[in-house]
Amino acid sequence: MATGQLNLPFDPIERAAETWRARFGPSSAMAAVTSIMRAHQILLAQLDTLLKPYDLTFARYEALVLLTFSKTGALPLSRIGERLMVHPTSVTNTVDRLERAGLVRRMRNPRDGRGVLAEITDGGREVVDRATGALMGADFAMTMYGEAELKQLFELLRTLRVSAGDFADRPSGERD
Amino acid sequence: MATGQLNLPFDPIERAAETWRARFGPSSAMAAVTSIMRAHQILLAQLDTLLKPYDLTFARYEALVLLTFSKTGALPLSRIGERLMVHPTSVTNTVDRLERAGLVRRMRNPRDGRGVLAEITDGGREVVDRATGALMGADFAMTMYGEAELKQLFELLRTLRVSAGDFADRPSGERD
DNA sequence: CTCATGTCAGCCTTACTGACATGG
DNA sequence: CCCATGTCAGTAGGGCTGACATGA
Repeated sequence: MATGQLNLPFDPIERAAETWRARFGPSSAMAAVTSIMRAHQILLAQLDTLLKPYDLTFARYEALVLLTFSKTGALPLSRIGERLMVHPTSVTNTVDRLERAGLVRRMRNPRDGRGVLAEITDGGREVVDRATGALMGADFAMTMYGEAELKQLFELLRTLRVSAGDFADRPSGERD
Repeated sequence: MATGQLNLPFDPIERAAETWRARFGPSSAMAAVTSIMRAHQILLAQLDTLLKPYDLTFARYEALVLLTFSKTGALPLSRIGERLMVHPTSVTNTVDRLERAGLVRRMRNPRDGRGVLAEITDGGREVVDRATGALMGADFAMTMYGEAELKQLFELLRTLRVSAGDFADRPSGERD
């Protein structure tokens, strides 16, 4: 991985933020955004490496897990896109690849002739179990964090997701 | 943007985490990772929308800003890749596009015949100034956060970047 | 000679637009 | 009829590998 292990003698984002502040003004937002971008890049690379032995990407893994979470092991593609927050054409693509790998199969939706169901196969269940073991063994590449920090990260980013309109926030009285 | 404004009646990541915990066990790491993935997706879409009028992507904008930060407005491609933490071939690609748009120009490195410098043009400086204005006006799509939260986010993600080997952490006595 | 720099071809993945067929 | 679902073609982006030419 070429973008890994840079070992610079300084934090490139911190340095950029310092220059930014001197030149343009407040830089906290810029530093936070850039950090999220880099964190994403790091995590995606590590997760995809963990999943490579199973011929899965993180996106395909997520779709597979979602199917195991449903009662019948099958969901309409529209619902998969909604839950995973991805574009319809991306769902088609993801399911195509999972189907070619024999991990899911397409079925007509008996309750809606327009719809297509993706159903996880026995092979798919087996692969997702092993892949989950690998990810959990590596703590999702988040071993450097304690439980409190993980929760803090989730809560902080939840604010962003709510603002983007991902879901309707419940009044705090209704949470937990 | 199809992945925006889902307006689900619940938090899809929270729901996945609950199911996950019941099925597999601890899910904080999974929830945090998924949140980072989604945050990245949201921010990238919003930033690219903000930058579209200038025919820039966030990656190209970052490269351009980096050049304005250097004394002479020029940097070796190797250095750009290092600071932006991107693959050499990605730097070639980014500079290609910026050059085609007339925002930078390639020059031989007078101090190293192997090297190539990317130098920002006057047009490039003008575009980056306007783009920066647009981004700052939108607070880098982070308007939902206060200063303290932005700093908290940066510090939390710094831990991840240090663990990934991005840079050598300084002892806390040397910081600030 | 080895090593560093950068480019190229080619590949994979995500995401999007627009058009389309099918069915509610 | 209008709308929803899904597919397809085509486009653009980033990122990667492997091979290569050039020069320190």
